[in-house]
Amino acid sequence: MPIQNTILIVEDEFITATSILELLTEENYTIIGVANNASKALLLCNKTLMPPTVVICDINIQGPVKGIELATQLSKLYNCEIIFLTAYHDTKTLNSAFDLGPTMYIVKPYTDTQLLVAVQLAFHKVFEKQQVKSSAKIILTLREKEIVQLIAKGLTSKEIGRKLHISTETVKTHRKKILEKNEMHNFSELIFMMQQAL
Amino acid sequence: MPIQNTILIVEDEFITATSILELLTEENYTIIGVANNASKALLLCNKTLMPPTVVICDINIQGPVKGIELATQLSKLYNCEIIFLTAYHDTKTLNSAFDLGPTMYIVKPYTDTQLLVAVQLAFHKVFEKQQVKSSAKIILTLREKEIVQLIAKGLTSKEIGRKLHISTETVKTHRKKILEKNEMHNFSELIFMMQQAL
DNA sequence: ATCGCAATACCCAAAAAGAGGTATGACGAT
DNA sequence: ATCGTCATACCTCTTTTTGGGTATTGCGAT
Repeated sequence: MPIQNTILIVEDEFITATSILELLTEENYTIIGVANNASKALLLCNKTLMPPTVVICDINIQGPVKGIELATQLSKLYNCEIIFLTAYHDTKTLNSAFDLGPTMYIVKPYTDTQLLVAVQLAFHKVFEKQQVKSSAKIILTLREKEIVQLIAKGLTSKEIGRKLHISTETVKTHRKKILEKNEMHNFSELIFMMQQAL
Repeated sequence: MPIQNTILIVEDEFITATSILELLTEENYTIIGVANNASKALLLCNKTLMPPTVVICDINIQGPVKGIELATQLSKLYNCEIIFLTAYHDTKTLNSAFDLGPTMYIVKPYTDTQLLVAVQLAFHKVFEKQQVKSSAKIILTLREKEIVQLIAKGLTSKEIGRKLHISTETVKTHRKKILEKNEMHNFSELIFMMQQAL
């Protein structure tokens, strides 16, 4: 799976969330969402199919599930890196977070540069991890994407041909190329892989 | 295909984008992304198999491809409804947008309620266009789940039979029952639907 | 004890997908 | 001007899937 420059922000202080959002959109990152509590964060990730690569997460968010618990869950679900935001040096909390493995912290107040460097580092980490697992990235042209979407709806080549006003044979050629260049055995696998994006 | 409450925001004014994002995440919509230009918007939609149902699009976005052109492309690619945001009444621009067919406008400044009503209306429109029934749950026995998982990995019935130490014919019987009871046409559709229903 | 269902297995036939080609026009980049 | 890619289209052939059956065993609930 290709790494996407996706970031999830979990922060219930609106002003902080806004400033992060502004900084990162300037820098050409894709913000998949801003959540102010854990359940919204999970919901967002679950619904987009575009999983977060980096999560910027306030440790002290409102709601029953706190930052560290949320991060644990997200780490299990996705191949992502967490950057914690914390208001002050709370040794106890920090220690419990270290149990997660190597983690990144930014203590408020922080500078834009500090955050950007942390984000870059986080992406770098995920990228390196990803290199290790030889992951298949699915490459499709626009037309191919269109055809895959119709296949995912259960249409046969004949039906797709009718729908797109092209020959069944052309659809079959597209199918062939799609599987061939992505080294997949069939479309069940391809569609599954496309949505995994682990 | 179930309609999903997915929204794409295309807006390069940061403050506007933020306020829309905040408003809509509060309202339990799934924001598939925030793009500040056309190519990012298309890229975003292209990368996920979860297409936007409603697009909120600023008419005057930066970059070579403007709002209306983007909307035209998105309309062709997806079954979606566009809500245009415009800073003032620009008759010329508005007319060219009307060529797209029935369109929705919101003129800035607008109230939260205005936007929410527009969004609700847009979803309603798409819903009526699609005449979609509520998404059926996919029901599988343990063994059937096991088989679907192997199908999703790209294995054929023969390979699955070997792996599970059962006859190919048995696998075929399972496949038949799975599609039959879930009223799916093939496994591409089933696997796609299973992951939509997460 | 019987009914329903899950899991197993087989038969037959048609439809579709997959795997190997070849080919051509259009379009963009070098 | 040529090269590469995309989208189009057709051919043959094999494998797989899909759809229609029937049937047995075992297990849990009524």
